[in-house]
Amino acid sequence: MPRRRDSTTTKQRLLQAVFRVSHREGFRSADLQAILARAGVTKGALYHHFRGKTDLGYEMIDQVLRDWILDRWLHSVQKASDPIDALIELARKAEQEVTPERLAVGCPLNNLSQEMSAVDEGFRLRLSSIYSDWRDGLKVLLENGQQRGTVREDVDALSAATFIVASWEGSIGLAKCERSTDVLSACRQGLERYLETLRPL
Amino acid sequence: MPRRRDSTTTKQRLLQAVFRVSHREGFRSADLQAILARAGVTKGALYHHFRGKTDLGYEMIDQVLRDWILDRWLHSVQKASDPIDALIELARKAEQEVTPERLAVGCPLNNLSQEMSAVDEGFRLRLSSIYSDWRDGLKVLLENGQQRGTVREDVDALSAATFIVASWEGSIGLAKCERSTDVLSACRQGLERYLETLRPL
DNA sequence: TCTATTACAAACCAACCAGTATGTACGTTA
DNA sequence: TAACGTACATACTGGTTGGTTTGTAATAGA
Repeated sequence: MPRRRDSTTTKQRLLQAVFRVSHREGFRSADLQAILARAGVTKGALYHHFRGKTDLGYEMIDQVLRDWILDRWLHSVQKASDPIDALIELARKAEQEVTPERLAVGCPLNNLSQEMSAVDEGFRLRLSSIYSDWRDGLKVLLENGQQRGTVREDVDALSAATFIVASWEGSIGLAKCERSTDVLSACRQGLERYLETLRPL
Repeated sequence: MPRRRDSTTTKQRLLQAVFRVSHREGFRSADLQAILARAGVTKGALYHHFRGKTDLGYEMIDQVLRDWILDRWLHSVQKASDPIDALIELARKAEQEVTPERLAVGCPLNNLSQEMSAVDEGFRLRLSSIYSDWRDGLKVLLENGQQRGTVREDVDALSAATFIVASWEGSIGLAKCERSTDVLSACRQGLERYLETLRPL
């Protein structure tokens, strides 16, 4: 039975709100008023639980964005026996499920990185940590494939993982600006072509 | 002989200033005071030549950013007989010439796209136009290669060009956040691996 | 049940910032 | 050289925004 005042859910509401608003508007342009309205709480509640807007952003990255990314783009393929098949399948599903809305707002990790990483070291370190874990997870995935014979032995797993992440994010970013599913499709095909080069002969 | 008051150079100074400041800070966070200080002019001069900050941003894209991108990443390879060799060479040079400073600020086109394209249609259209011209230029380059036999006949030139642009920007963006030349190097290797698949057998 | 502490609510504030209004010096032209 | 238009310079303003302060209701512990 939820209490009328529950600090846990209040914090969660605020974290979800700052995630959604800054996904659209960017973090610095995300108005506190809009975040509070979305969360359905007042400024007093925010400053009770967080030091300020920046602190709210930090915790959002660690507690919301991180899972949003890794659940979507890593955990869903992490137990696949053939990494290449799994990644191709993931990319196809992602392309099919994209809506005009999602296309226009892009990837929250990429958005935040481009906006904040040159301007606030706290943001950069937290975002970089997500990228690192993502890349590292893909690296392990590819290494498992190498052991099982589904990935070529002579490829550097971390290097390949890095390129996959980079081109993935670049694709979403380009499709966002061009607002075109054709661009997204072309990029997915390009990624597939690359992934095929990682298969054993 | 430069006149003491030269509207042309004043406009150019303002356009260069907003380009540089917003390259670091982002456009919306770029303080007009900082732009004016960098340009060495006052607010009166700005509002004499431009309707406002947004208008200044628009003209900057069309008159500064466009050339900055296309000169760097398209025109320098446009007359190559072997597009694949040329692109590989370009990527290697770009990697060698990168400084910590440049790494940290990233690509001005990518930065602006991620920041503005979901929030201001005027920006999005202008930025999208640059991407289109870039992609289209690479498409023509690849088609020329196909005619000369340096690029496979069965690849879709526009699709390949799109993936090249996307992964290029994604690489710079990822390296920016991770602040790592190793990431940049890994991405360049990945792009080379992809480009090699475009060669005839 | 009394009390202390947590969890908010709401009014307030100071700083910032794009944009404007007004004033002035320069330069061109007749 | 007089006069008029262009090219600025400077002081000001209105709105927005992150942050603070003060007050109050709910909850937990003794």
